[in-house]
Amino acid sequence: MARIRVRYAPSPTGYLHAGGARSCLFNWLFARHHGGTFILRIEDTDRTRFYKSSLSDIVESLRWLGLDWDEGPEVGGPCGPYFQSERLPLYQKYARELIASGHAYRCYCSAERLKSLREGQRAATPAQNTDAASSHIGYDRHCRELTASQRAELESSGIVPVVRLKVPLDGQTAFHDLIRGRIAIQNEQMDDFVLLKSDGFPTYHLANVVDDHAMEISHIMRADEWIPSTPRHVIMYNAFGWTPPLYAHLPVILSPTGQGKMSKRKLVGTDGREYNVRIREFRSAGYLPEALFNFLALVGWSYDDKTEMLTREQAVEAFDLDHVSRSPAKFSYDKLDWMNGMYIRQLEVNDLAGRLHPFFNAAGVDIDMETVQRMTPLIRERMVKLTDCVALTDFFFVDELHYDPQLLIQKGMTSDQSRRVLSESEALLRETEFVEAALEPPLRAKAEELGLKARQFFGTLRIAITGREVAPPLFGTMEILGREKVLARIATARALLQ
RNA sequence: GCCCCCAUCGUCUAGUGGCCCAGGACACAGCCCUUUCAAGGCUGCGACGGGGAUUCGAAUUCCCCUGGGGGCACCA
Repeated sequence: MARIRVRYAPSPTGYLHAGGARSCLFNWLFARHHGGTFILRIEDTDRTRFYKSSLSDIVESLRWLGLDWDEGPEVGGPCGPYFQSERLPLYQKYARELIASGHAYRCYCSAERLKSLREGQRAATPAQNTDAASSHIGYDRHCRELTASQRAELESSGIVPVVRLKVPLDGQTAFHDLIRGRIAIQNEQMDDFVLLKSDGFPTYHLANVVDDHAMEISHIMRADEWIPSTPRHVIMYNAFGWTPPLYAHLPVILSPTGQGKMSKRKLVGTDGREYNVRIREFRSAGYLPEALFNFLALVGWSYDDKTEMLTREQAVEAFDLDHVSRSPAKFSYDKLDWMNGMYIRQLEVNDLAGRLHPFFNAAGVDIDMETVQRMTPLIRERMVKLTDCVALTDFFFVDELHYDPQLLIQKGMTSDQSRRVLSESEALLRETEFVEAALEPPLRAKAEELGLKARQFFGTLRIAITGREVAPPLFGTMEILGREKVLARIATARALLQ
């Protein structure tokens, strides 16, 4: 096999979403695995849908995921420019070439005519669909055989034509897909699609073929939804006399809500649950890039019968097309959550604390790095997403706790017992060194002395100190809060029990 | 409507003719551990869509049906 050169070619019409990121990831993995070149190309040929901020979003999101490109925007390369809008003369040249060689023609049909043509075809019922009607799919080839004088007349009337490909009227076009085998379609199923628009911009079909050839792309890995247009591209390669790249169509990602493929917009399930779709949303929702990377690598590809957690390096090492699935896959948010928790737990305390800090700030919690580092071990095993750190530690930052005093009286306890727990603890805590390890033995002994179960004794203390039934480990929490605050909160609790 | 693709537990998947009365993971349930919650450990629940054919033997090959998905723009 020649040099491996693959590309991810998004169009800047929106933010980078999970499906696009997955396609990009597979190309990146493939390139890195084979020591090939990974190219980022921007397909900005649709001026009407161009969305200014999407380019920076795509670039930032890919960088965040760690998907770096060898050629493309910001890094350049020998096959640039990597923005199709800057390559217009090239497409126009090749369109003219196709016209000259008899493989394409100029079409002068108005948008109105095409529109009514489509509507007429859609309205036709199967019964009405005579041979004459059904033999035409899409454009009716009205301009395919215009004479020179007809063309001259239309030209002089000021109509700016588009260029359409002359698709063979019969026969079939086939290609070999690396993960699906041979795929063939009858040529009569294809219409004479547009190559060059009247504004001088190419359509996806032309630009894609011209650029993949010019950039010496060896493999095209893209979503399954492109299968129907692949034969069109093959016809073009043939018309140019070029050899098409190798194709591998990836399974699409299905929406977790159960209908259709995953869209680019935010999804809301029937139960009201909201699903992130854009990479930037996963980021701000507190997902780790390494977790999302790992997860995305496994949607549509598998390593073996048991491995779920893969480092970036292992994924590069192991990636192959043989284990790319053919069937579409639903995006499992539950599994992503689980995986994100796994990755969070694997992080070193200081690393995790560093990632948590901005989330505290974003939530309006004024906290210094040292405190974050002290809290991190307490909450590391309790987080699914980085954003969870705020809710997990909110009781640290309030001046006053609000809770039902009844909670101080744990199951099976009397109010007298609860009062004793608080008063005895208060006395004890005045003289105990306020570090986690030193706090535990005397308190535990006190619980036993009072004839209380640990869950009762510490349950009462937990409510008094954190105001919550569910909280991080008590002794570590007390150490961070400090003697003064802990004693004050216990005093408050005692007052509540009077 | 026409064309194309796909089909193993609820979900993601392993499986490339005998190793499979189908393995792993998420989710779910139970138990253990335990100062709560988590985390962790153990156990359980749970699938080859249907019908034909090929074969000594089929989840694995072929055909039909059904179901799901995608495409049919001067969008990508």
